Order: sequence, then structure tokens, then C-alpha cells
Amino acid sequence: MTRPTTKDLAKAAGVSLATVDRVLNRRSGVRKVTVERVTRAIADIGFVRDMSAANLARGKEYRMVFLLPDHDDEFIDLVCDSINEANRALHSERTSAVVIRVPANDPHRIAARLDELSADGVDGVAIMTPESPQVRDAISRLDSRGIAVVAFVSNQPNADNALFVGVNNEAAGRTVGQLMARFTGAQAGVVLVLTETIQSRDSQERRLGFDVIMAKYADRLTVRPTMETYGDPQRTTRIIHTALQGREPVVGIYLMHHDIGETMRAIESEGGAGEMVIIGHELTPDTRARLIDGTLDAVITQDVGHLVRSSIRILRAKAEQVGTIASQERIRIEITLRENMPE
Amino acid sequence: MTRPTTKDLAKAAGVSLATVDRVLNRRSGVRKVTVERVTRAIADIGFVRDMSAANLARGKEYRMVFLLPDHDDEFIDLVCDSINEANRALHSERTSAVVIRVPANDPHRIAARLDELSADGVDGVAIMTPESPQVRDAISRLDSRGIAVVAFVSNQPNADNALFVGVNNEAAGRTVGQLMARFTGAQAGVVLVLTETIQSRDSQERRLGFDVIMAKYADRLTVRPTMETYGDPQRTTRIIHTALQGREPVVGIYLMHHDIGETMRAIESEGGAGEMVIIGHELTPDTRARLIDGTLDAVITQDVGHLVRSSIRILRAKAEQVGTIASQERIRIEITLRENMPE
DNA sequence: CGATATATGAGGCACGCACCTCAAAAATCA
DNA sequence: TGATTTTTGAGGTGCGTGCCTCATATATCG
Repeated sequence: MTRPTTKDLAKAAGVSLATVDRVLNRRSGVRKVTVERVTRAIADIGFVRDMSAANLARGKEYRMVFLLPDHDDEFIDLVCDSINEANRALHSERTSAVVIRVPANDPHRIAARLDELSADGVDGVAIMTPESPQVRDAISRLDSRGIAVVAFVSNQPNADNALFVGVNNEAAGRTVGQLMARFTGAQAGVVLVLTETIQSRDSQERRLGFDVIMAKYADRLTVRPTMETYGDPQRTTRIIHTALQGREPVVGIYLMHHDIGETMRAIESEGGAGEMVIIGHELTPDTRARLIDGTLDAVITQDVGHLVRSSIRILRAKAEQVGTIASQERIRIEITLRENMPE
Repeated sequence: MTRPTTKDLAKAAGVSLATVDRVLNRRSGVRKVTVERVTRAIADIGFVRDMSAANLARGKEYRMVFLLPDHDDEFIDLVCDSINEANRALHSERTSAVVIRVPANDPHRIAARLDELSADGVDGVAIMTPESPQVRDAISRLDSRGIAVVAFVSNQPNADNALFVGVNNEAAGRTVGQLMARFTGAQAGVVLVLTETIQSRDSQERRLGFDVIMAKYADRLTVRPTMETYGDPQRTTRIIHTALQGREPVVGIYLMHHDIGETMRAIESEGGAGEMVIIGHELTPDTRARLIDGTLDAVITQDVGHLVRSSIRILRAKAEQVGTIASQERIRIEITLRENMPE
């Protein structure tokens, strides 16, 4: 009734412990037929190797790295907090995670930093940077050195050795669209879409999804082209000012970027935010406060703690060559209103 | 740079390994002053005991029990699936979880079953049954025998040794209220509230929260008293038939119970479900399909896999007397629309 | 103060596995 | 067939901890 051990496996396969060890740890010097005999015995008796005992014996410490962009926003802050929090719990699982910041817009620097990692005895890397050929190649190099990689929050669609941990941004955009359509009720008017820069793939995908839904309400809602703030408060204020001057009333605003504090202040200073429906992304101290006071109507979120823990679990599973619970690693597109806000 | 071990701790405290062991495992025969010296040393050098090594040495297998009501509905099915899924992963953590079904309305039987558990070498119990004095006392007995207990999905408000793993149902009700108010747009009319039985505490709390929000829209929306289906299809059809006959139009329906398949069929057969807003709870194969075809507008969910895993983590942490990551164990009130439905 | 009770130390074996060495067996080659 | 190479077995040590025994040191009491 108790779990089979390596001893049981040796007996079942009719080989010695030494050979079992050689097979389990892929050491050389074992005939193919013997490997197969052991493999069959593993399946027969349902042997699963006790990884905690193995890691104990091995004295192995897993080292994970999160490669994050070096600009500061509230979302990144949350990610760092979560990593620190996870680190404490990971301590007892012989795993640690560190953060490395890189300039998001310098693919060569990022790739170079990734290349350095292989020397440091790193076991896994979670990468949150825009995709680029340089990074894609660096990922492929990491992979061939046996270092596990996941794409964190931002997908790396062309790097097929990096599993994506994050949400489907197109679906997130559709979700916002649906909420926008329903929250604006029967009102007719203009819907604005703002982001920091349209360069970001996330923004593009969100917009795509948003438009899919908005198209169904074209008779009532007019969606304007995406306006870019470039993170510049003055520019932001100006474009919002202009947009609100239009003849048709603005009934909704979709803020696609992180760190919407500046933008929200600009909207308020221009007298918006009253009756219009405003929807943004990511639950931060700022957006929380705005959900409570009602200036934001809904926030689309991904659970940052979950993102971090899931990434680490996946990296570990890759390093240990074991499976994961798929349902546990699926990141949800969460809709947060004032009423269901956690805490 | 490496983690301190018991050896380091012994050296730091100026005692022997045997004494460290006595203190760590709360064995008797150690003077208070010595215990304190070791305790201080633990804090000083930041010792954290390697639980995987400890469990290995101890040969300990944690045995968890989920006590679930014996009636079958889709939600319970999901819970059982998740437990089985978790079990596979738990295998490598020396933990197993089994399900025991009990008649939900027989507090004495439930209490008796709980009392039996102590004999079986069970380490933790997750209880999903209506609260009752008998169960409350049985929980207290389990606690005094050192068996960890959590209240699973349904709170046990008077059992203070059972942590609650689930959502705040009053907040869930408020969330539904907010969605109902916004999704009905500017329409005026009647809102129906249905449940299987008003006896269920969950239903009562949800209704309470729902009414808080509905009260703000009293000029537009008239909320009817909760109607009970008693799980009887004919009765359900009859009360819905009557409700839809009224002079004022029905603009929304809130289904507070699990397993709303029957009720939805009754609504459809009575010609409802067309323009009205219908909101229910729990994401099951049935409600998924209804979100997709549009008969349901929104579903309020708790992540069942998360509920199960979180319960097990908490039970283990209690048994091992270690802490948990609070943010990881917080169950969210999830809003699921067609657009953000997982998978 | 000695007798007794209590605290503490030293050491060993075990858990399931990794990793090492050395010798013996089996397969391969000339 | 004998020499060489490859494969396998036997056995040991250690990872960090639990748990046990026995001897010794220290405190407590009459």
C-alpha cells in the first residue's frame, strides 16, 4: 500500500540499485534493453521518484530568475512584491527567485543578459520583455543549455521553447468590450481608447478583441482610433481635452495601459469621469481606490501572485522533468468591480 | 550562504543535536531556559526546518478528508474531480485526500462520522455541510485531538477552530446585484430571485448582499421575495409560469442555487430567457454552455481547483504548524462572461 | 550532604535517493 | 580463444531530520 521505492523498482526490473540509479538519472553505460526493462518496470509498479528525497540527496537548490523591464510602474511593483513573497515560501522547497531588470527597448542588452545567465547556474528564467529576434534566439540558446524558460505576462509567440504564462489579451479585450457595451446601457455616443504606445503587442491584441465586440454595437457606440499618451502628462491632457470637446458625447473610455494614474487625473481635470464608463487593467493601489470611489467602473486583472507562483512551478517542473496540473496554471482574466474586489 | 541546519542551530544555541530535536518536536524533559535559548537561536540564525527532510525521516503521510454532502450536483462533481486531480500531484508531497459523503441534513450522522475520523489517523478534514451545533462540537473535538479542520465552501461561523475556505457570499450577492443593475441598462421592471431552499445560509447571505445593491435601484427595479424550487421541476415550472404572468415585465432573474439546469429549462419552456438578464453561480458544463449560447449573461464563480488545493495547503500547514501565503489562499469572487471564460 | 529526579549529550539507525568506487560478469572484438 | 571493452552489481557515504538508547551532568529535595 506504500509507495514503491527505488529498491522495489530494482527488484521488479531484476536489476541492481546501481542500474536503477543509472537509468533514472540518465547516466551512460547502460544497454538499451536494460533501460527498457527498467522503464517498463517503472510503469508496471507505478514508481514515482520522490523528488524531495532526490533533491535532498542532491543538495540541489533551484535558482529562478525573473527578467523584468527596468521602468517602474505599479504593476511591476506588484510583481516584485509577489516574487519576494513567493521567495519566503519557496525557501522550504529549495528554490529561490531573483529579479533582474533590463532596459525593455534594448533587445541586444536583453539577449546578452540572458546569455550570461547560463554561466550562473540558473535553472529557469521568466522573461517579461517585448518580443524580438535577439531575445527569441537567446531563449533558444537557453533552452539548448537545458535552462527552462517561460514568457511572463508578455507572450513570445515565436519562441516555441518558452511557455506563455499570462492571459490571452485578445480575450481580455473582448471582455472589456462586453462590459463597455453593457455598462453603457442604452446610451449612444463615443468610446475612447487610450494606451501609452500602440507599439506594445499587448495593446494591439486587446484592441483587436475590443473591436470584435464593439462592432456589434456600432449603431450605438462609435469607437475612436487608439490614442497614445507616450507617458507624457501634458500630451495626455491635451488629447483628452480635444476628445471631450467633440459634438457627440463620450460615454466610455478604455484604458489599455498599466499605470493609469496620470491618465485618470487628466480625465478628471478635463471634467470627465462623471457619468462615463471607464475601464482599465490591473489591480493596483491606485485602481483599487478608484474602484471604491467610483471613478473606475471595472478593472480587468490577472492575479499577479498567481502569475509568479505559476511561473516558478512551471520552471521547476521543466527543470525536474515532471508534469504540472494544467488547471492550476491557467491564468484567468478577472473582472474586478467594487463589489468583488479582494480583501 | 547555505541554509542553516539543525547542526548549525545546535552550535548556535550551545546545545546538542538531541536537545535541538527535543525542542523542535516539543518533546518533554527540557528546561524552560534551554527551550528559550534554542528558540532565540532559531530566530538569530534564521533557521527553518526542512519539512521535506523531516517528513522523509518521519515516514509521515498526510491524510486529508473532504466531507461532502451526498446529494449529487454538478458543483460537487467538480469538487470531486478537483480532489482527484490534486491527489495525483499530492502524491509526491506525501499527502493524499479522500472524499467521504454524508447526508447533508443529518447533523448527528455527520458528527458521528467526524468522530470516527480521529481513529483513522487522519490529519486534516475539510467540511462542507450546513452548520449545526452537533457539527460545531464535533469540530471542536477534532481540534482538541490535533486534527486540522477547515470549513469548505460553506462557512461554519460558530466553529472558531475551522478556518473558512470559500468566498464571502454576501459580497458575491452584491456583485450579482451590481451586474444585474448595470446589465439591465435603463430598463424598468421586476427582478426574480430563485433558490432551491431559503434554509441554506449561503442563499441567505447572497440575498442579503444582492438586496444592498438592488435597494439603490428601487426606482427602476422591483425585486421579488426569494422563490424556492425545492428541487422539484414541476413546482419550479409553476412558480416561474406565475411570475412571468405579472403585469410588470420581468427584466432579470438571479439564480442563487447550484445546478440551475432544471430551473433554466423551466424558464425557457415558459418563454423567458430571451431579453431578460439571467445570472447564476458556479461554472459547470451546463452553465458554460449557457454562457456561450447567451441564455446566461454572467456566472459568479469560485475556482473549484483553487478551493481544493487551498484547503489541502491550509490543512497541511496546520498539521505541520507552519504558515501559509495569505494571498494565495484568498478565494476570489470571479465574474465569468462568455468572453473571459477559461479554456 | 547524599540520594534522587531531571536535563543534557553522544551516538547510531532510518527515510528515499544521488553519487562514487571497485570488482565481477557479460558482450564484443581480433 | 584470449584480450579488451562495456555493462552490471555490491556496497558505502551523505543530504537534513526524526527517534531511540544509554551514559553523564546538573538541579532538587530531604
